[in-house]
Amino acid sequence: MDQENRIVVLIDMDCFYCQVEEKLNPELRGKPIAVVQYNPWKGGGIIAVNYLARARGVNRHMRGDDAKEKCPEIQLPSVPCPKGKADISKYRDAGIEVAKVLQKFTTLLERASIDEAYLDITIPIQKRLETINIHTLASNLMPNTFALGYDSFDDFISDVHNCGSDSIDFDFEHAKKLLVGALIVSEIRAAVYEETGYRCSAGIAHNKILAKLVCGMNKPNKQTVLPKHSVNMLYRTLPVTKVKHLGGKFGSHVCEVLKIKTMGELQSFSEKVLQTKFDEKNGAWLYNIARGIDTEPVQARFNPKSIGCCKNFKGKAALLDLDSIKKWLKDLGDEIENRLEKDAIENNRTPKQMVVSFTVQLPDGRETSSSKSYNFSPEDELCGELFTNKAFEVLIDSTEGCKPKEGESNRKLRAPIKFLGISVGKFEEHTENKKTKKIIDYFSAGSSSEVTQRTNETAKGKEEKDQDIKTKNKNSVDKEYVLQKFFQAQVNNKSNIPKQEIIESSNENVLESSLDKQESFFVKFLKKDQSTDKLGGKKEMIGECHETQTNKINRSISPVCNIEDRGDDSNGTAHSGSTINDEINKSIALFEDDPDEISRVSNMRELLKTSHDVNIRHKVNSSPKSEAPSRTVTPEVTESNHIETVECSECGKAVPLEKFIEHSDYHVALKLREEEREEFRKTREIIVAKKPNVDAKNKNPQVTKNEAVPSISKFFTKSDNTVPKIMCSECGDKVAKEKFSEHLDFHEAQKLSRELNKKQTSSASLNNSVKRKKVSTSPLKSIDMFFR
DNA sequence: CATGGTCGTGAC
DNA sequence: GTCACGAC
Repeated sequence: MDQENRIVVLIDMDCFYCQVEEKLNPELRGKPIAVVQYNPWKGGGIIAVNYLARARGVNRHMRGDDAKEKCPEIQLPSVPCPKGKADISKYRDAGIEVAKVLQKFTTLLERASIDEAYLDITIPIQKRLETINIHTLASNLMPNTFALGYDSFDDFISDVHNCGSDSIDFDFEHAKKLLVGALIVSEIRAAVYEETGYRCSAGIAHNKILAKLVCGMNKPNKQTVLPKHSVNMLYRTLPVTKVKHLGGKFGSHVCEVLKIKTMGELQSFSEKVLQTKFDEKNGAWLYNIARGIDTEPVQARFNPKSIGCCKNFKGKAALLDLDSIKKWLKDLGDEIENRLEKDAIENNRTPKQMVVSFTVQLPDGRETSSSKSYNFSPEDELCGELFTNKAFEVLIDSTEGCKPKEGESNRKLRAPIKFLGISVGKFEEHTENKKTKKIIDYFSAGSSSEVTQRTNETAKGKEEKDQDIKTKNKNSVDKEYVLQKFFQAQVNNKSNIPKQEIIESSNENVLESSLDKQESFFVKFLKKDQSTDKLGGKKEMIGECHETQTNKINRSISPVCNIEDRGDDSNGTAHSGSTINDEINKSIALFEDDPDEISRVSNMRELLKTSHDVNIRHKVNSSPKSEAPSRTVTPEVTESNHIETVECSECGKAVPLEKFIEHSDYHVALKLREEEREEFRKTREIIVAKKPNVDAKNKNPQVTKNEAVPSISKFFTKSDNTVPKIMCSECGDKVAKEKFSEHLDFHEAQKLSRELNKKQTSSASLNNSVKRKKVSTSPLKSIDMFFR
């Protein structure tokens, strides 16, 4: 792919943490707010500020108290801080929710942070260009869109329609793609808002650096296009330090050495000079980026490569005794463990390495950081005290000089620890033979032979596992599979049902999710006409549904997608009459959050509510993808231009056809869960007893009763913030009161799933007791060994 | 004491 | 494998 002719997008959520808080707590909407963490000292550190608060002069470098001073009516929701350490999982989950929407538009998506993602939409644009006439494109299809170097986006569209006759530098082919890109991005942002309720801004350019750069020039809830020929105009006044990678020491160094301030000035240095003054690589990079050239590809990565947590211990809070170190390593390790359990369920992977980092304050006052890695051995159980113990061991090993003296005061370190961190990485996917493949083998035994082929498995392990399968009763295998699938559906659909087919989804190289694998297995199973008691029953259920209700198939009308109207908050009039340079300078000023801009945002939500609808084109399902797995089990349905739903005989709910198998699994899972609950009653009591706060549960005596099968919609619809909520002591989420017992059920089921997952992923023999025995099989010293 | 907790990357 | 750096 020609790196210079890509269309790269950066999607950046507007003051994301604030939006998350506003979504969770409607009371906050329309008010100035800032999210703080660790509020005890000076009202806490501000880590996000919404635009109403920015308009009042609140910024991220203030403490909560300063913000109150500037803006007395400001609301300051704070990051949950259980056990003394900030927990940002709320926002992490929200970020995933958003990224899942983005992923529907292109698989070439790179999550850059909790609230940012790069998308390469070159291919989707190319496809769209084949089906549309660009002369039909007008700015009303792309509200809140700006083109750098143009007073209004209409002017840019005119240039495209007129082949840019007024500019020699005009790259017509590229501009066409930018225009279509702007259309697609506005559809993407509309989908994000529709499905999550979150607003975002976007930058659209031909590489990542520039997309990132221009994304910040019009915010919030706006998108900015950068035509190639506007790069020089932009650079003429753009401070070097605004460019990604140049915002730190290196950028300052460059400015100092070259005695320059702007990107334009950087253009006057030859590549050789730059390579001499800096190094070869950096010099070349500077030379190119000064000309708007950046070849770094958008990498297809959804999941983080590492999972870590850390904490500072500033000043007097520095850790001095081994007990406190042990405590904090345990807390950090526990959090890692929890996040890893979730990660294993969602992403089917396990880390192979742990890194323990810390900084100590030397006697001379300086601080030094160190980190040590440990590679997990296959015997290590990634739970409980493994992290704590291993991290402690590693840390003690690395602080030899700080070890306690033999004899007296042996619980004190010589040097205070100012920072502690544990992170895990080098993930490996769980091999299929551990779960899915085993089950496939089991159910398809005697037919297709290639599935039994295993390449990377020891003979011993294979025998052991085959033995497991044979000795296990079928029910339990079914349960594990269905439950697992159920949870995956829970995770994938947590708070959004796709209400529409997404236009031009460029999923020709769809990443294979584990859910997909399982579905394909399931279809395979159904096709085989095999009847075991449980799954056979399920098959009948589906068949019955189709037979008796085919005539009830609904065809939903094409839904319309609400896009923000270009009201007073839009481009056009606000900047009309300004020169191009004024426009650019104004844009640059927006990096500092222009208050004039912000003040117009105050009524944004209200205005958006009343905005008019804009039709979004829908995917015409004529692609080769029409033979999706679900299609093969529903041959009676032939038309495919619309979203088809069937009414489930179990719950009476209209379910999108493509989701129906998943939906059926859900019913089976519900039933199985009832059985599991009985089977694991004892275990659950142990687990629940461990939890400190059971107040919320006591308010709901109905925890273990689940007579009526709930509608699928209760699990999958967005949470409605207007209903009364209860704070769940398990996860800290606020849950609608009427759904609370279901929610608790979910936790119980999730625990069971985790146990099952552990049984499968650990090499230990299967044990019918769920009780997790934390007998470390590795030659790992207990922490206590370090004390006398 | 005072953005802090997370991430990714590249040099060595 | 460690470390500093950059960014959010």
